[in-house]
Amino acid sequence: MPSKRRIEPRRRPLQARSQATVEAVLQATAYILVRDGYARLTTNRIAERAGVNIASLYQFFPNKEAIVVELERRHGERTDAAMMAALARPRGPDLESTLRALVGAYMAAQTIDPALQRVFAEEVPRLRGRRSASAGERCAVEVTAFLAASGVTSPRLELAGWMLATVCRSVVYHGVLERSTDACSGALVDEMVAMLSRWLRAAPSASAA
Amino acid sequence: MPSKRRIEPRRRPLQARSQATVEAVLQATAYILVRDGYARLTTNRIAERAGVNIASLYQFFPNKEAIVVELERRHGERTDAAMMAALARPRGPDLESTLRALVGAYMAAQTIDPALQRVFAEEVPRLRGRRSASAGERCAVEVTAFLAASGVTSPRLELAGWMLATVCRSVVYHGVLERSTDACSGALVDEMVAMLSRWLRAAPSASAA
DNA sequence: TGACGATGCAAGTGTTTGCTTATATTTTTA
DNA sequence: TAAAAATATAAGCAAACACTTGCATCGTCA
Repeated sequence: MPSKRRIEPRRRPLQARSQATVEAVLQATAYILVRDGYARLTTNRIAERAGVNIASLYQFFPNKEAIVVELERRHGERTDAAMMAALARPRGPDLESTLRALVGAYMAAQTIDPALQRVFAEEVPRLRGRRSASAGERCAVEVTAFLAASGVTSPRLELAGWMLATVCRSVVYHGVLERSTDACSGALVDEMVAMLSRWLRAAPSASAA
Repeated sequence: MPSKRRIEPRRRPLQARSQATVEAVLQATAYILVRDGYARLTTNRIAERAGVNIASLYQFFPNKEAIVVELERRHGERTDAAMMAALARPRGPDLESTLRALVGAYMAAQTIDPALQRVFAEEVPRLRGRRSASAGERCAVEVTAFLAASGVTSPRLELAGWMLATVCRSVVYHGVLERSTDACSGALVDEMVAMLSRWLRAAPSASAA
């Protein structure tokens, strides 16, 4: 039963020919995932769409799962880079500027390929256990540290940090897919920053009432 | 190819015997979904786990999809009822009480069967197009109306309403699964209410800066 | 009680799918 | 340039899968 063990390629593409094959396979996989969903993704269809023979595909990927894992890895690389770039831009030292940079970073990452992102988030079963900590989670930790350093203290600071990351990720994710107008116009980011800064301005956890 | 068309049972369970069969099938489906995930859900395994013959299963469900749809329908009924009950409890007329009731309603719904809820949200492919509008979305609309009636006005009121619903759903959903301690202690609800009420207290959309 | 519809079941069927084998062709290397 | 390594491909295998057939048994009601 445990036939799906390895993820490493059984052969590394050395020549340009085989590199083109690998690229074609990954591109075809993304195409089918976005258009038809994970349930309709088969290795035979991938090979057909990519214009390569099914056996060639299995020269470079040990099994179907490995193809999706590699595609997800590359997608993660791109979104991480987008987040880092957005966070690296110069900005003011105040809370609101920091929050705007944070939300903007999530937005930049989410805007790269929303359709593919949606497939990974909603359809593709969890592969290889949980996914590695993404840039989003890492920078939420950073922002929590920033909050603490800003004099914002609370017994629930850690919970507030988790909520901050969750709200950013969820709202931006759904916003790009369901409220594209607001996402493009900047209204979504503005409203997010307004909400988060009002929440965190005083202290993140004076609690209710 | 379009073999998966009907959802209605091909025969209605009339005797107690067959009703027990249907219940066993649904219960087994939930069990397998939670334990092994949608990818490992097969009709043969359902029948085996339910202790009924595979042909008996197909007497009352036209196909595999119909079983999952029915299970999801029942789960939706339960969560909707939990939300409605939570919202029907008497409460103060102010914004914070309203928000607390709203967040509490999402929490009540999410607490019913978080594991099954997670499977439906993350693993089960979208069945029969989009899901019917849940109680969550309906009551977010209500709350938006409440905001408007409370004198809170904004050109972005509709966006704020969408954000309100999205934040509630996402944070409660992930919170129950990943922060069960905070969810049980009430800290999660408190922090949510603090965030939302500070955001909405003045006006939902003075925007940032 | 007996006839008939409702239900249960053993044993399949045809198809899809992930993946392999055996062989041919191209590119690199010595 | 010839051997060796890398890459491509046609054809197909075994397993898993959703679903069916044909018949036996049970429950109900005349």
